[in-house]
Amino acid sequence: MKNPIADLNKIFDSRIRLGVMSILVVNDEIGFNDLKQMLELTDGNLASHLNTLEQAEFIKVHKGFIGRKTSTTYAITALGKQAFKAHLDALEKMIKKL
Amino acid sequence: MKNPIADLNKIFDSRIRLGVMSILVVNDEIGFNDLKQMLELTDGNLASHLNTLEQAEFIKVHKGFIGRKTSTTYAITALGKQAFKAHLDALEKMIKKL
DNA sequence: AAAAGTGCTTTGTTTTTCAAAGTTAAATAA
DNA sequence: TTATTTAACTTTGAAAAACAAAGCACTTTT
Repeated sequence: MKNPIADLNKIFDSRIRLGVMSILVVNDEIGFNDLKQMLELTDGNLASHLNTLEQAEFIKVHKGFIGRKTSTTYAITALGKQAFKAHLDALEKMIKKL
Repeated sequence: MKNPIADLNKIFDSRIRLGVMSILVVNDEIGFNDLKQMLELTDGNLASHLNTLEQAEFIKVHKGFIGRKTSTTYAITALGKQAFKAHLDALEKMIKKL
């Protein structure tokens, strides 16, 4: 039998990063605070997970303004979409034996 | 919006424990070594994850014999089946927006 | 002017992961 | 019968990851 977990992406082992991605898949752009509230996280915790996803180029950051107030938003990249989908496929394959 | 990761079970954040469960769902009984080979793990690593799953009462251990040689097998419990299913449902709900 | 919000970074602790080595007991090979 | 091997661990210790809390620069609200 083939190793069933080999195709899972390590980056998505984390529930938080999984949550971020699942939100970004359906929201073109989302703000730091919205994510923070949705996922019920502290600033530091969220920021570091976002950082990990950004390093992997699975998300991109957009720093803009609402009026003259800064507003940071996050969006999924093409690579991110692809990697997330691949991960979900791997998960599905793993459990479709059910 | 409701926190999409709240219903994910922390125990299944680990790819390895996820892998063990997915194997146990389709195999009534499986040996330590088989798991080790399927998941490509060291003894210690596998043993500790199995321990975590056992603590949670998601799997049960059966120590028996093949002839007079010890043989340890693992099986999923009813609770484990339920928890795993709930986790997968939560995952599915999270991403079914796709 | 003071308080509060945004989006971080930094710091430090706790938790988790993992490999490697040691262990006990039995099986098999020499 | 002695030596080696295999099974299934446990223990040890190091590295990585998760996380909360505090600090910070800047801005808006009161």
